[in-house]
Amino acid sequence: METVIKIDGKVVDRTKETINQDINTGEVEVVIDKFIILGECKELPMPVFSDQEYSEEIRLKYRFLDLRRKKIHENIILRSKVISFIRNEMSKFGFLEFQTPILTSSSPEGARDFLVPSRLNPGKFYALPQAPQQFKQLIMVSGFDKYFQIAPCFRDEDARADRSPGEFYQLDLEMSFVQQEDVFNVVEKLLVSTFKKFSNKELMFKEFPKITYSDALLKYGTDKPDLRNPLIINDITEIFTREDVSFEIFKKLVKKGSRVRCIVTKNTKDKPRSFFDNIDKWAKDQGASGLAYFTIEKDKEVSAKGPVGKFFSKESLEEIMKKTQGKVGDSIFLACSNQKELERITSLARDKIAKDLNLIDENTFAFCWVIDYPMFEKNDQTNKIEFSHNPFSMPQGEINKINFEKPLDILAYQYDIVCNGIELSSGAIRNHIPELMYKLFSIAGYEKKQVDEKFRGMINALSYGAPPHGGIAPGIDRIVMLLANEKNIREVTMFPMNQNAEDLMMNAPSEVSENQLKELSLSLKLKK
RNA sequence: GGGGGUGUAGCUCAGUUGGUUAGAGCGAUCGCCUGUCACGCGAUAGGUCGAGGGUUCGAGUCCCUUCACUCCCGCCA
Repeated sequence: METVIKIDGKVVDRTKETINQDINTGEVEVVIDKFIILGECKELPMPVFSDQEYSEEIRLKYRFLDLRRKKIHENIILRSKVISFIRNEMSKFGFLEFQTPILTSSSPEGARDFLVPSRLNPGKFYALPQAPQQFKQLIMVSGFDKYFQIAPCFRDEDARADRSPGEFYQLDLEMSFVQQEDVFNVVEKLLVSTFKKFSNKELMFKEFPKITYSDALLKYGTDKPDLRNPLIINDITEIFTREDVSFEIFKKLVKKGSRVRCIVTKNTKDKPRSFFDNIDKWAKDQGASGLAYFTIEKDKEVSAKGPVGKFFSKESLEEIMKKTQGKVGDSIFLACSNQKELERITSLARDKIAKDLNLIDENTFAFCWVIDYPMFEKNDQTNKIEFSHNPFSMPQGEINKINFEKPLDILAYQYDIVCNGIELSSGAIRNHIPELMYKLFSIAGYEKKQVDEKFRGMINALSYGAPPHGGIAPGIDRIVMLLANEKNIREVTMFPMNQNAEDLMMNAPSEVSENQLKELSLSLKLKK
């Protein structure tokens, strides 16, 4: 019954027998004089009072009914409160909130743009901002030294469970005359107070640990490590160059340039054979050649038990134990491959093994900073040097001492914040020196002329006395997702689109009339 | 663009080895009951088994194609 009615009557106490403690209004009742129907309800396509799961299709089509349901209703209220709180905190920190244009120019790099045709300028298009990146830098140049905005961002890329198609919100912020640490201080304070206020879960670290990008890839196999997971990856390639190790398959691969990395699990010598074999089988399902394993035991002297245990001498085992902090009773899972593939499989294995051993405390938030991203990276397919993140980031080191001959060694003041393995945001100290920018762009293969064409507004602004500045942009949707303990971003979004970027309720996107197209000087040329 | 999962009544689902007329709970409608609050009781309606094709004496079930939703890879500086 979802019909809306208006009742005239007297509220009276219930008789003692009819008091119901289970409901809020259980001690009173209304004696009805008259009632009228204000809004009639047809047969419901889905029940409103129920904890049952329903298909996304029906939920999205009737979102206004879905939103009446308790769980998601509360999620949306939480979202509102979190945003108010953040606004308030940012103001307290001395930041000013500014709006930036929604109709702007298409950016040449990064994600696909949403385009909006211009009626007054036939053949030309606006783009919806992927982020207010250039505007916030211009705000700094304009002399407002602390800016923030709960900013809508638009990217025409495919969806994921934690990534809305089309649009999402960032807490966009930027500060002048700052170094990386200053940005960290603001964001850490904000996140700690927000997460303490809106969640009962523990924060694993009061001060967020800082992990370098290269360390993260080695120890966790990814640049968004879940630090709730205590497992750590070690590189033990050198062990396989020893004479007293006879694991020939790995030794051959190592000779050809492969590396060996391993994960140590504590005190798992009594786990059944099936535990180990399942993980090996799982790794094969993931497209790896499997995970070799052995368990470290000790009778009179240290030895390795398991299918490949016999290949390791006592001395080599002691060396492995030293390198990995492994102890007697622990087990070791080994993978051998090229670096990229190793990072992929050890990262997945770290999650899988921790899950199987139940090592992850679901009641904690583990934040960390990932810092020292490389400025450039080599594209495997084209072999060309490209910007690895934001081309506007400031390279590290004294400017006249940077070795531009070895671009892959240049680090940037570029950082990410990660919580429980989810990337919340990335940010950077920006490059505010035009000459340096031209130099960096030239390494990535752009001539001065091209840079001027694409970023004229930006470069021009930086030529009239720009303060050093930097910032970051934490994802609002993902923060609320973590606080609401949801795995899907639609659970914290009021009117989300489906995976194909369609709004099933409003029927968007939709076709438009010939007249509208004509006014915009557009004609359609559909595939097939 | 690629891979996996799901698709049976308005909703959530069951449906055996391919075998008679496809079932249940909730919801809806009608009636009964009236101190109920997820009321109770009785009855009724409700199905292109996602769609199309094939195999078979016979297909919800097997095969092929396709569509929708979803998860993942690519993509997201």
